[in-house]
Amino acid sequence: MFKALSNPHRLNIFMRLISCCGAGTGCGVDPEKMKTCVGQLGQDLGIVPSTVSHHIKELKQASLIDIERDGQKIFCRVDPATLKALSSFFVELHESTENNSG
Amino acid sequence: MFKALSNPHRLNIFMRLISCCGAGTGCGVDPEKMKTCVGQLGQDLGIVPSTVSHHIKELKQASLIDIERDGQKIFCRVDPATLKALSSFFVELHESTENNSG
DNA sequence: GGTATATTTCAAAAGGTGTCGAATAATCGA
DNA sequence: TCGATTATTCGACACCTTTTGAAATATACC
Repeated sequence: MFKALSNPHRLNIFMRLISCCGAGTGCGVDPEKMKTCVGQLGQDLGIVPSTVSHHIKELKQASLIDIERDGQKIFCRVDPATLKALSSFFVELHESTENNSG
Repeated sequence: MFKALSNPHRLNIFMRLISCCGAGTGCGVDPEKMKTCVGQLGQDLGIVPSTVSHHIKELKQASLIDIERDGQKIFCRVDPATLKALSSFFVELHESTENNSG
């Protein structure tokens, strides 16, 4: 997961997916604002579709996002379970050190 | 930060520092258990000191750890502020998606 | 079936990363 | 000061990543 988030473009994609649609909710939630996903992400980031596709695959392999086809387009969404796991992971790490210091 | 944690050895070092000593507390907290830090880490991980040194530097540059010399040895410790920031980051991300989904 | 749109796969170039060994620096004890 | 211990810097090499364009695949519409 950290490896997947270590790339600026991928982190950008991840953050964008979080702000444009809730976890577990497809990116097409608001068709007016964000119609495409892979294609639109590429335009926003200034990289060609093949590169976006590669990054999407990496994020998917890390379970950070899910993808789903709807017609010609591929819609991406944040994987809520993974985000929750990441949150818990750092919260527990933080709490475990709070107990020791001081 | 994610880049720093994306390497298995560095993540290992980070986790080890968290479990062997609290955030903000030097690794020498329990001298019986963990006397050295850079050297011992290298033995545990099966990599030579120069490689450990390289990883330590990366973690330090990412503000994930602090280092401090005590005599011949370099003691490492988790940076509590950064850990807290990471924790908050994911908690907020998680909460922001909770509001939208469902 | 044919064409247009959206995305993926593939091969290749460019640059970055992880690793080590040898050399160097810092510290301690005698 | 000398030698031992500990850690860092440097140079080199192998491997991995990022990126792209071209070709291939999937879908929609006619």
